[in-house]
Amino acid sequence: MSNIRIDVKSRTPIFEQLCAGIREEILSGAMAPGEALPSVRSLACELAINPNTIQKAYAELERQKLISSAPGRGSFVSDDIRPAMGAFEERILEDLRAAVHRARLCSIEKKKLTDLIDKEWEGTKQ
Amino acid sequence: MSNIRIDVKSRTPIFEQLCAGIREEILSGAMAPGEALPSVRSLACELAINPNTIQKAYAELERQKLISSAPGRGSFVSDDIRPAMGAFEERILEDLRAAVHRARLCSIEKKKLTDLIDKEWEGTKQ
DNA sequence: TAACTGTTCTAATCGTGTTAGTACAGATAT
DNA sequence: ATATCTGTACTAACACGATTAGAACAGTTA
Repeated sequence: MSNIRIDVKSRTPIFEQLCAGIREEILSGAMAPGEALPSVRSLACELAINPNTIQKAYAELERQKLISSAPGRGSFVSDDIRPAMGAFEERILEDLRAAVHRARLCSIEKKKLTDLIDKEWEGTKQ
Repeated sequence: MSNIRIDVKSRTPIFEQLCAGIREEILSGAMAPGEALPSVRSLACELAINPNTIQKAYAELERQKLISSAPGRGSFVSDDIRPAMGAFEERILEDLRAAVHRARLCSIEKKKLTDLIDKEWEGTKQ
């Protein structure tokens, strides 16, 4: 959980970096369903970021049904993250759409795209 | 050239939308190498945007070697756009990398990725 | 009760994209 | 030469959103 890297100088807002980082932890299984997230205040202290920014990220993750929060209890990874998974696959489709669109502009062959995926896939095998 | 759509309410800056639009015109061949771009002032008038914003976009495109500008003469599509092409292919690779990375998080099969590319490719055939 | 939790709110600050206006220098047609 | 176009540079002001700061409220738990 605490291996999330925040770049305060980045153009992407801190709360979005937080969302992406935590989302990755959850989807990758590094955080199990039901597991407790650090409290808003403690994570804010750990990352040297304002609690409001953490709160904003948590609220967004809750909207995406990746976590659930309750006053007094804390925030926890959702028991069922499949709905969030589905939305995430949509993001992947958008990535591929963008790549195909750009490839058409450069008149790149389709085979080159699938070859690149092959190569990237092998290169990231654990 | 003038079929570039600018969304002033978008989160992405206007000058980036301009860059993307003009880049697309050039890479797709809609604008030929050597062809003149509209002047900073005329395009600003046509799109109802401040000339400084157009200038910022042109400066960025020149940095990417997609166009070249000279005071008094105007701005023109570069004679040789292959260097810019190369950089653009890098962007495609990044898109695919992101997709592969996200797919791994969801434990999506590689075949599903290539299938999606197949489908998207067919769907965008002119 | 005390100490934790999330949540909400306002005000101030800061960065950056955008606008507005002006000015300068090079090119070109008249 | 003059007029008019071109790109370029600069400052000041404005707008918007992200972030911070601080306070307050409500629910949970030991």
